[in-house]
Amino acid sequence: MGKQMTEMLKGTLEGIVLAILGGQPAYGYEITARLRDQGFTDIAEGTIYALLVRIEQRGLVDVEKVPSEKGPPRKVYSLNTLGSGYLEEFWKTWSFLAERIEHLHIGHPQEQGEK
Amino acid sequence: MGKQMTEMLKGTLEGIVLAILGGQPAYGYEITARLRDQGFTDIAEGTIYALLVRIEQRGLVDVEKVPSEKGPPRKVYSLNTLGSGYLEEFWKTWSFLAERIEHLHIGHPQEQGEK
DNA sequence: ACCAGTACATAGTATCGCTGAATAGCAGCT
DNA sequence: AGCTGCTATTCAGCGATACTATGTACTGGT
Repeated sequence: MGKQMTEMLKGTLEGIVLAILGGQPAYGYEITARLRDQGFTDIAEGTIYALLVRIEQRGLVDVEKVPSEKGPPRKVYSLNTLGSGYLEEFWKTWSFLAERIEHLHIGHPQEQGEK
Repeated sequence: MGKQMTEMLKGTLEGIVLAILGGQPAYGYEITARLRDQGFTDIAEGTIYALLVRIEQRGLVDVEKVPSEKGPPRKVYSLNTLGSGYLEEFWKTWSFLAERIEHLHIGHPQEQGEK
């Protein structure tokens, strides 16, 4: 992708990760891999780990260290009550924004240019 | 709104403004007012003006100074060819992201279940 | 003269995601 | 034992964006 995606991910990537953790606990490497599978091929590992540190410091997740058979111990993150509330607000914010943007999209379909 | 919205607007606000300009030319103050009408009550004027300066410097818009009866001359921005292409890419990026996020939303609404 | 409304501009701050590298454990191969 | 590759986490420095707060400039009403 490119710069547009990078900027657009600001604020939403956090929600995406929280939503994934809302489904089931996971650790950083796993989350990165899952995102890649879903098409986010350009998201750097470092980005996810930094994000996980942030949401941990804000108390949105609980952490448990689990030994791995193939490397250093995994830090397994799970969404706690505070995180669930935050995720709920994320969905509200997202819905608000998405609704208005879709409205703009339908309002003036930009299908006139050719590439 | 709050901090979530602030972060989420990064990257999307530019697309929103370009989409508005794609509908018809407009000037900064007007754009700000229209955004407020649409529910974006917390978007500061300074944010819009700074954004307009950026997209002008990138050559995405053409500018025309039009005298106003009630204040300093208006800077009317209109989307040019380059800007249209950029807007088109914005919609692609947005669609990609929105699709995946909606999938996450539908994927695990409130319950966590096994697949 | 004062103030509200219109209209634009900007310096300073905080946050976020990316780049690039370092650190560390384990397995298989030579 | 050393090398390579995969797993797994961490961190410093950078670029881009939106917000805060303020300032400038013009018009009309009181």
